[in-house]
Amino acid sequence: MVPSRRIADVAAEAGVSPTTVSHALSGRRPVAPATRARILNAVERLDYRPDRLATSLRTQRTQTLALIIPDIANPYYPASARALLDGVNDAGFMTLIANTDGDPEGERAALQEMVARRVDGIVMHSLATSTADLRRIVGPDLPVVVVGGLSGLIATDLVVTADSVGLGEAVKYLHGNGVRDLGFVDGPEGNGMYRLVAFLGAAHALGLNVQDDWIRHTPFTREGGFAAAMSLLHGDRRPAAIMCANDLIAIGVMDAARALNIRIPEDLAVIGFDDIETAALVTPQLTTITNPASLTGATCAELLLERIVLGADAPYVTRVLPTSLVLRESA
Amino acid sequence: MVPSRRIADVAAEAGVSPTTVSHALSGRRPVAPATRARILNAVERLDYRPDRLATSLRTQRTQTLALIIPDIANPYYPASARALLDGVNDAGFMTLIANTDGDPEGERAALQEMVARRVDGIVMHSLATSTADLRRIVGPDLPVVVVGGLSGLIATDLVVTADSVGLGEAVKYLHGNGVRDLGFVDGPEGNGMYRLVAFLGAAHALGLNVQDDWIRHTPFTREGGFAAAMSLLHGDRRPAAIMCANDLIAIGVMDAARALNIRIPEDLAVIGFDDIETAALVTPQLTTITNPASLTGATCAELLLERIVLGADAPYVTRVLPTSLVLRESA
DNA sequence: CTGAAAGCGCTTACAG
DNA sequence: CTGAAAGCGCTTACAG
Repeated sequence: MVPSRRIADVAAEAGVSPTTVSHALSGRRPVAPATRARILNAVERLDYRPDRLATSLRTQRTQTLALIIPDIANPYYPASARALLDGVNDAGFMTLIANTDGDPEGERAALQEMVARRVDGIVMHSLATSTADLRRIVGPDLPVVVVGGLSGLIATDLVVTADSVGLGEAVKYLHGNGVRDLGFVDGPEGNGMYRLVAFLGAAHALGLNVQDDWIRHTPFTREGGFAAAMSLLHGDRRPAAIMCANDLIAIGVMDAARALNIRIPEDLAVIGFDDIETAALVTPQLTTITNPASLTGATCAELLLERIVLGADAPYVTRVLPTSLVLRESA
Repeated sequence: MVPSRRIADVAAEAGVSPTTVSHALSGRRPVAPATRARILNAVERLDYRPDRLATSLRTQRTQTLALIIPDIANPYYPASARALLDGVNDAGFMTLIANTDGDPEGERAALQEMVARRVDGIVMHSLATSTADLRRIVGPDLPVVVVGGLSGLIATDLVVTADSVGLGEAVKYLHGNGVRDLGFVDGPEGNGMYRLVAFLGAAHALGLNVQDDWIRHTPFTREGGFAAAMSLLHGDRRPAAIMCANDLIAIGVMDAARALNIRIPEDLAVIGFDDIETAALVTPQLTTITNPASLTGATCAELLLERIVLGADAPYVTRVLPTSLVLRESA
């Protein structure tokens, strides 16, 4: 089989200059209909497809985006990723995905690599990098949408979920059920802790009792939730309800309760966060707070495409997405 | 802030030629220690990072891979994707992800786009493209690993799961439980149907009864499984067990059984395929067949990296991955 | 041990 | 309506 064709081959075949082939294909300059037809014909015959690498180097646009997330295997992210990919697909963008495991070094490395690859924009689910550090790495002009981060000055477009709304609803609901003693299993230390802070605010406002050792930090996994709850629930006094920074942790907490013969929700109420598909499928079904994954991805796509058009000088945009309590069986 | 630096800036700053900077950074030619130190220093001072686009155009290698899958939001794929990304990360590869929804046109478009972007290799979970068509699109030399496809002549490296082994175990297990009437809810028509075929072979070998209208095709989703089962189970005679082409479908089948007040497993046994995380969390817990997602991704990474080193002339490799029955509560 | 020059495959001022 | 030439930012023969 033939090697892949260059624009010069097409030009020769059609008896015109590369310049004219380029214009015929891009439509950026009028080309005589007859010439145009000859060119299209040659393109067809040679099965020519422009080398996007060369185009990118010349135009300084790669039509490539970066999605930097902690872990694609965490069920929250695929839904968000899918919506992002769909949202930018029509505009001709493809997306490079990097996993960081929420590690600051991993986030930094991913950002640097994406910059070196000259992506046109970045969506980052940031856990450990401040926007100041981020801008130091990527420079002032690269379009960036940060999801969920709020540390430091705003220097990017932002998509945040109103976690405190759903969390507040949940705390109020528990309070209404007579719960007074409340624990929280958060993600790993240094992950922003917005959910913990929002939880504490709501609990404090209602005068609820949150003992220091009822607050735990653990990886965002089922195993993490299990381990945290095993140790939390072994204390001499234990809370009547545990809220969790995500559903995976909450499912692990329920595992622990089962292992300790603690009934849910009678002896212990458990509330998650995210409302992943699994939440409705576990037993007891998990009461949780919706985190609109798909909407988040779609909103990122929108913001990024707008920013690419608008340029770096337009004011930063923040979009706040709703969360709310979904009552099921675990609380 | 300063614009991003070029190799010429570093050369000027260090008082050498771009040639020497390039060699100092790549190590492909010895550079005098003192010169080298000056260069590294200049790189540091200017925060220089080579433009990978230019490097790629020159070297004709992008250090970029393509992952083409039906749907990243389908819970089977993220685990596989993660293992792939991890497997190639150390070798300096990043990965572009494209979703096709199993659509032939989508698969074709994704392949073409990846070729135009000059990826160094492709992993494709193919449902609708023959390897002949695939080679026609990508050419004979591009490293490609196909997962799960076996249609037509082999013209790529292949990762297949031994579906028939797990499926055979499952059929034998049901047979041993006295089941004689058996149905199968497959994925959409034209998706290869390997699982259906393997199922039919095993059922036939044991003399089991599989009525034509107990075989259904439906999207690989919970909703698909629900719809298929609602219609299947409304027939005047229904099977004692339904096996499914994936867990999502099986969960939908269980939804339908619940909706129709059919007890699982007493009145209807249900067996899935994949063993996604959710399978162990639903009620009743889903008996299913493991599909080693992570191992698949890791194997793809291995094969692709090897192929990139070996070149197109080395013989194609096929790796067969194990599957097996996981007994839980639904059968 | 180091450098000048060509070239990867495009696009886009500039010119006619 | 069309083309010759420069240049995007690198790497790599070739030469000394």
